[in-house]
Amino acid sequence: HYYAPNSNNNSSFSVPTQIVPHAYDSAFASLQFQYLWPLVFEGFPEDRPASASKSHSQAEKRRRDRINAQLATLRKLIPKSDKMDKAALLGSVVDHVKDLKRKAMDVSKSITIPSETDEVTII
Amino acid sequence: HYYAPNSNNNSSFSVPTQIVPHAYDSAFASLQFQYLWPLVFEGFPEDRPASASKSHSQAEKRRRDRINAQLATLRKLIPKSDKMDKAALLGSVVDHVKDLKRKAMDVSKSITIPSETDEVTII
DNA sequence: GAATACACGTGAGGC
DNA sequence: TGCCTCACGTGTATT
Repeated sequence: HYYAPNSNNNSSFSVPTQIVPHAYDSAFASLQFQYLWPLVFEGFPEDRPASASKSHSQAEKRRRDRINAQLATLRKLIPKSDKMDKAALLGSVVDHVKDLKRKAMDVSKSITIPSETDEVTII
Repeated sequence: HYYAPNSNNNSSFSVPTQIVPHAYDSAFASLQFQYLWPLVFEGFPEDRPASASKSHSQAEKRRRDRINAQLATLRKLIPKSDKMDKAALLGSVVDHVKDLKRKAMDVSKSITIPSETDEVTII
């Protein structure tokens, strides 16, 4: 007497997706868990075979959000990285890290080991 | 007369997973598509409802691999980033980009605009 | 044994 | 149209 134990097909109604193109996914997922699950399983607390599966998917969403948050802050640090996909963004990040690492090497060299151009000739 | 159109349950045999801890996933996936699909659908080319789904999952795997390849090269660039999960690694990358961007700012300043410490006092 | 992290296949939106 | 990218839920290994 519980509903659809291990099925994915609890996603069988429509949501206005055109309005908020990609925020739709998370909004729908939250809506799904907050409102649908308690209603479906109300009164049968011990008959929830996928109750662990609920927190599992929630934990997985938190993981995805942590990763995507870091990707978002990286997008702000890397110029022209808007409308790049994730792989291209990370490729740009690799280039910038390499480039900035090289520049950091230069500055530490010019500070710790003075070059010949730092000498002064007095006529 | 085709087998299991849209089911995930073509993963019902065991593979020695203990030996190669995490490379198991991709190895199994390749094995699944290269050998199982052609056998199951042999002789029924027009009766493959999930034939597009095969290339879909393959394309998705290529996408994941591209992202993970960039993450791997980032791991080599960031010190002590082994044993970090993806989110922590990206967090470290954010810090390094910020820090290196600051250092790059310093070097360009010290080159283009000489500071007072570059002056020479002759007694 | 619950929490955590990863790879996977799938549905859906945008060219 | 078909392909690409993304978010999602799930299976599974690790701890």
